[in-house]
Amino acid sequence: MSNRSRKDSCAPVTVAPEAPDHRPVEGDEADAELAELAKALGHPARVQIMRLLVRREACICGDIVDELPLAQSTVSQHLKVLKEAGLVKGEIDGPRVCYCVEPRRLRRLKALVGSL
Amino acid sequence: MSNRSRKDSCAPVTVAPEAPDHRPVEGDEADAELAELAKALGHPARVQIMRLLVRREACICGDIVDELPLAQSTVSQHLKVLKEAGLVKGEIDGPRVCYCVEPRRLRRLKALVGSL
DNA sequence: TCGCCTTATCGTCATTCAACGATATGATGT
DNA sequence: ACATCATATCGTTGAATGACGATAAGGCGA
Repeated sequence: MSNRSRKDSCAPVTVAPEAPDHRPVEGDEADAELAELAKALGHPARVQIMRLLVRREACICGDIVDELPLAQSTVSQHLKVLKEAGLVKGEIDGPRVCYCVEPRRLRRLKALVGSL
Repeated sequence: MSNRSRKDSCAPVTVAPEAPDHRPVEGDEADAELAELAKALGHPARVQIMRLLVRREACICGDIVDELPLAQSTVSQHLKVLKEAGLVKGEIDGPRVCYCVEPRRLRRLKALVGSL
């Protein structure tokens, strides 16, 4: 029950191998997936958030709000978009929420972009 | 002056080395650039167009319209978006227009996504 | 020159997006 | 139980997007 929670749960420091993605990188399905992911990244604020989460090994939570020149509600909206795209995951950690990158999904994005 | 133009001008079959991009893949500038590129890709039709152009070694023009279930004007709009993002280039080839991928820019996109 | 073919642009409409402040929700510590 | 802090959601507004048909623009061949 330590109060310095945050971390532990999220953002594995030593990344597990995680089974490789066998889904195709071409075809209508893949096109739609790439479009969805790209759209989620298609805003500077969301790119910044992704970088923030990638940079800090541990997943920060609302510190994101402090880093961006946007209202808290706006940041929350952007986080929602990223979450819905599966690029980010939020774990409730006491009174706050700890966000971290979903490495699987990020790899998928890279694979799809790489297939172009 | 052969009439089977299309190709020749566009889409070099043997890709020139092209000087590598020295611009940073991080920072506000890069974030904005990634967001811009991602946004351009953020629609299934545009992903399809990109694939089409990548797949065919030569750059096709209005055949794109035939490949997509969209009105000609809509496809033209999507091409405009891709063109404005620099992902695609259009060369006038007689009465038609030959589109092809801008490899430099596509590489840039890959580099930016890869930096995440 | 005239008409044809190809592509871009215009005008319109419905939808989505981005931003904000205000407010609800939910967990903590007192 | 309460006040508090952190986050999500709501409601609104203006701007951007996506789609289409109609129309303009530009080059070619007859």
